[in-house]
Amino acid sequence: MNSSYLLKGSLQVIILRLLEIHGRMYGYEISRTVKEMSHGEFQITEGALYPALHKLEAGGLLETSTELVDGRARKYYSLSRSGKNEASSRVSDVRIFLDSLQQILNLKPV
Amino acid sequence: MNSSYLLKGSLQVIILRLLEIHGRMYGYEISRTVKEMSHGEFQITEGALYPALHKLEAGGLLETSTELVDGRARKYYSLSRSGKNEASSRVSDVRIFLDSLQQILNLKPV
DNA sequence: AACCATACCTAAACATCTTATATATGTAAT
DNA sequence: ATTACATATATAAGATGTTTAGGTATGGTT
Repeated sequence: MNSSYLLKGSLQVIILRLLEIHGRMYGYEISRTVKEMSHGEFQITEGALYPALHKLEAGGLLETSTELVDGRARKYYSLSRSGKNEASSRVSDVRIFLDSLQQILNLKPV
Repeated sequence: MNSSYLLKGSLQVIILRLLEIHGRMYGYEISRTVKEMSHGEFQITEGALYPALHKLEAGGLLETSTELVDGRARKYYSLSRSGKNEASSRVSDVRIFLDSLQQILNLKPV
């Protein structure tokens, strides 16, 4: 069983949170960052990442600007105004969820 | 946006962990327990719960026994031998995942 | 009789992921 | 030169796991 199946539903929040902190990131950078932060445990697949970014952008939460860096095109994403609100809202939701989940995981035998 | 979408992928682990602790539970009891433990924040829908239980059973991780209690049929689930191994394995996976996710969520602004 | 809690179940629609494939540039090794 | 790998983006088919909405049935309360 691949641990990455756990990413389901949390990828958007991860993106929103990273942009909340870093201000501006491009797709490849996001996937590298998550991999490094998880010590290589989690690799966001491209097939999940790019559609997620596009959906967030289509929903008006992200804004983009494309730049040419060292001969390669980069598409930078940043939070829109509504994206900033949504980010803090969803991060709160995840925290509540994680608290409950960890409470279950940390249950002591009866 | 409903917070319950976050349950994706973690429902099976929740079930396995609860059974690991309680030994024996029936579906309705599992949904009540999660709701109480989350202070009403998370309601596992029946349309997610029962298919998840059936899949775990079909995979040989759960065993069942049906009992009639107060005139109503209850289907009790418990971990099989392989279910116990799988439970501890998946719980470890989730902990690793949660560590990474919380590390991202708890990032301090730069 | 109506309503709610208990207790199980399933199917259609939807969202999100994996896997596979595609395109293109820069750099390092053979 | 050409192979290989990292960088960088994108899409499509298929699998998976939800939500939503419905169904059946019993027991207790109003």
